[in-house]
Amino acid sequence: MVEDRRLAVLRAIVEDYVATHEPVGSRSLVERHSLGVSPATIRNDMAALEEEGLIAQPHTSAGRVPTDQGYRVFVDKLSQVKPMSAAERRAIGSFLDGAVDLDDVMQRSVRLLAQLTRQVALIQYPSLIRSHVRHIELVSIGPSRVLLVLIADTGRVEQRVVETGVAMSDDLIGRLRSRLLERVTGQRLVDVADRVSDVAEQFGLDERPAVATVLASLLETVVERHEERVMLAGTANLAAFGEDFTGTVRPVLEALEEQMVLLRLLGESRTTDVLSVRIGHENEVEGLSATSVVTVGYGPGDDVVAHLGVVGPTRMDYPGTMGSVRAVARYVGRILTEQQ
Amino acid sequence: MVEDRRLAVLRAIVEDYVATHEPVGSRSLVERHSLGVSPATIRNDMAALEEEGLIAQPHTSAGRVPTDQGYRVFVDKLSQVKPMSAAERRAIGSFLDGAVDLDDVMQRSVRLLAQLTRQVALIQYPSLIRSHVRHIELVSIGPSRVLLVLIADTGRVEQRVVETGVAMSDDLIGRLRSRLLERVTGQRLVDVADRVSDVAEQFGLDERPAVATVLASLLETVVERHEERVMLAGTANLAAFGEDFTGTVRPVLEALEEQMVLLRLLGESRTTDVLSVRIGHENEVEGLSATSVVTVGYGPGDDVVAHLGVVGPTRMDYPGTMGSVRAVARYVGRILTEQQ
DNA sequence: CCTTGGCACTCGTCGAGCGCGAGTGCCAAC
DNA sequence: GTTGGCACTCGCGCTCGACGAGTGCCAAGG
Repeated sequence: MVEDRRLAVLRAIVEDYVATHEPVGSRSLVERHSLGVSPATIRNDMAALEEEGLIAQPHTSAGRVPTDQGYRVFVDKLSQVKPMSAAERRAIGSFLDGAVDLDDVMQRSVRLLAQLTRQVALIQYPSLIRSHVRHIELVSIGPSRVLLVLIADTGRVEQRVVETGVAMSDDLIGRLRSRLLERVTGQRLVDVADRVSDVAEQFGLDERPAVATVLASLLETVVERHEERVMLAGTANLAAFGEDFTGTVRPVLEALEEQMVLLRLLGESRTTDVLSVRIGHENEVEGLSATSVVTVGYGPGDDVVAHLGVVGPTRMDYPGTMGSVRAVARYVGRILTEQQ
Repeated sequence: MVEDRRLAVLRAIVEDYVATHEPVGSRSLVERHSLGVSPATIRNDMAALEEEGLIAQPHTSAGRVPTDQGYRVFVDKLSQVKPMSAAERRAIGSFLDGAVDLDDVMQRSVRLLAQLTRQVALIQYPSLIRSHVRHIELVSIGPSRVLLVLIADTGRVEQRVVETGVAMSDDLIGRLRSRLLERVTGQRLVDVADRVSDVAEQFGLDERPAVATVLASLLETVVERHEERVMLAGTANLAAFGEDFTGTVRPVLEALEEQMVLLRLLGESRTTDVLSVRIGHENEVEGLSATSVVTVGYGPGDDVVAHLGVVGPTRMDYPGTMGSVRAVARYVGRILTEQQ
């Protein structure tokens, strides 16, 4: 089929361009790939592909370069995720198994991913909102100051100092503590608000203001900005593609400094193992229109508690990158399962 | 004095070069500064300055550029820290006063500093080792798991889950907790090791293994890698000097990804308000030989509990940068004082 | 209808050659 | 110690032309 060969040509163009970073011409294409036809035929195909908007020429009489759409077709129809070799998987495992706590797991994972892909890696901390309460603790640390500690089943620990305004007796703190424990232990964080909504009523009128303050802080801890944390690694790898999109590095760095942007990048998927690939302009984030973002959800079992991924140039090795992202996500998910 | 004029020439060269980023010649020098002598005289002075190694020419028949040594002399003898204007100080104050907790203070400060200087800013979290214990807490969160929480007077909170191996009764935890509180509250972190060294002996033989495990974890928390945290902002500003030292951005980014390197950069000074300026090759860190690092200690009152600073190109505005660094350090110190 | 070899054409890259001008060093005069 | 003059250096930017990779089109062949 003619149509089939055209797609084969597109695949060859993407592969060559990713490998060489140079526009690829019809001659070199037939030389490097066994397409079984002459350069002239390829040229016709190329003209058709250009017509369809899948490839473009930087300038007349130069080879062709894939467009964002071209990469899109490549990723969707022409490539498959490249699985890691056994050796690579062993390396990942042994590297991540040494982690001692959640911070350590996150840090090691994101660095590993940056190293594997030679791109900028992102990892989101397990989202509080999607995990369960393992323990909650109230500690008096002053006359009208209480330390609120929340431990999630993902190992994440959040703390917060609450200024209660009025003094709370140790007895009151103790009673509030056991009441909270009884109400929320094992519950999903997202349900905490409902579970504690009537707790204040169960205390004496004089105690309610202080109790309410603590509860408000608890809900804030669950919901607020602290809820989402993102860790970054491999920004040095940006320098490598500086040659390619000179002057574009700055907006990328700027975008990467904004937590909110990073969170948007990491996406919203609820299913593990389904990779999301956003290519070039598909990316809504300003300043990242020359980059592609590959992300995936991770978590214990099939639950998605957070996301991780990489940001790289649109001309990246998609199969390899996707393989690395998926492999790391699976390992992190496994570690979270074990810790549970 | 001839010697005086030479230094004036050096100052003028540094100022012009910092402003224009172009080698400065004798003619433009007399035009832009009122030195009261002719270009020829300046040329003689320049020859002398070059002899001394304070300036250099990129190539024959180009203007002069300050050397690292030249900047050194400029910083030491020819410039003074530029104080912030009243408006700037107000802006700093209002920007930092909105912070709700230590993380917030750190994040706001480092971003502010990056913005003020248009360089890469660093801030070290208040060092545990130099602060005092406000409170310590033990919380049972499972049969043989204890959560250890340490609150420093700087507002910093460290937590750690301890696997005790054997079960600890609530009673035992309570006794250990009060014993620890009594021993270390208000003490300097650095003295904690001494203060708790004999605590284990005060428990029954059967309780000692668990107690020892908890104590070991406590000491580890005080001493270990978690002790030092550094936050970074403004890496996007690196792109701006990419034009100047192309190809040098990568090693800089690499250096900035290493916590250990950052800590070394931030230095060891024990006195607040004394700015440290390391210029170009004075920097021992590999990859940062084209950058200058301006740091200062900060803390409540005159105590130094940590450091902050910036990394930028050697041709930076030293007086301005030093002013910004010092101003931010003072504000952060004040905030810490208030929180105490 | 698809494929192919041929061919004219486009256009970016590279290197050589050249003039300009900023800037220097030196020197003789003050 | 300072100054003006002057010859000299040398990087930068420009033009020009040769080169070559790559294209589009066309007519011939399967």
